Amino acid sequence: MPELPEVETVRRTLKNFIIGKKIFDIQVHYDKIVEGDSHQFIETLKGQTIRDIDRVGKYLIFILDKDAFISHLRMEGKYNLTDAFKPLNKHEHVNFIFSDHSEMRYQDTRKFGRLKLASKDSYRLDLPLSKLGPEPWNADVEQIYQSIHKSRLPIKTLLLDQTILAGIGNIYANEICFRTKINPTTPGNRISRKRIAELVDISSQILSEAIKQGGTTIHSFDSNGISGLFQVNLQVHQQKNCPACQGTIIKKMINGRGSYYCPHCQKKRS
DNA sequence: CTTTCGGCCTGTCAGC
DNA sequence: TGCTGACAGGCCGAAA
Repeated sequence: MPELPEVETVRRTLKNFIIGKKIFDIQVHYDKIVEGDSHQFIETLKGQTIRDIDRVGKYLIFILDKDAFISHLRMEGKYNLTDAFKPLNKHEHVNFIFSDHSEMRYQDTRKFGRLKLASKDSYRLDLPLSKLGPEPWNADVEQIYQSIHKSRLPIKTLLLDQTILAGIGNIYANEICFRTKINPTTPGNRISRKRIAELVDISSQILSEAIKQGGTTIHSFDSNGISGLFQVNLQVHQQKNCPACQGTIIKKMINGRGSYYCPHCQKKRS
């Protein structure tokens, strides 16, 4: 699934194609993708024109004339842009039909993603966006330190906590720990202010570099029009040898998520 | 309160 | 070859 840089790439790509398009109709083929009443979702949005697309953390927000809707891609959600002649594939669950006969289809193999109506005026203040922490480049280090230093959870798990910092997913959490040479299992309460400052800084750097490159692709993700453009430079995630010391990279489950690190370069001491 | 765990879904891959 | 179980970029809610 997309993490912040991939969602940002989708946002930018989508904007080029659908701003100004009017929703003629919406077909929902798998009800649970839409939170709340899908009929109401359809009727509310029908006839409105897409004016903008915003992003907060890993959420996309489509802004229309009067309303907005939030989209979370979770693990495998993506948007396909197509014309009406192309038959629906089995994983395209929600089809936005525009008045110019082009279509934007929400595809999601695992059906984890969600669409939800939102208030155009207050979506940032409403759930679920209201509980997100800052994105790394907006973060106040002292505040992040306060959240992290009172927890005994592994730092890698804390990096995945969207209420502390928004936008980091499993891949980037691994990469951030590697770049800061922090062992991902280190409890939050054993990390100094200085190290937290480094973590926040490296997080900003890695995410913004990835945005520049157009996101990271591992297997199923591609955003229309620019698929295949990206070359990933993952240093530890799903890697075999450490690029720094050539030692073997360890894979270990940390709170249920696959975690990769170099035991030599990422010592417990920090 | 904090933390862990199972559920949500389908596909793929390793191992038997 | 076919089957089974583990795992995959995430999040939520129930239970501990």
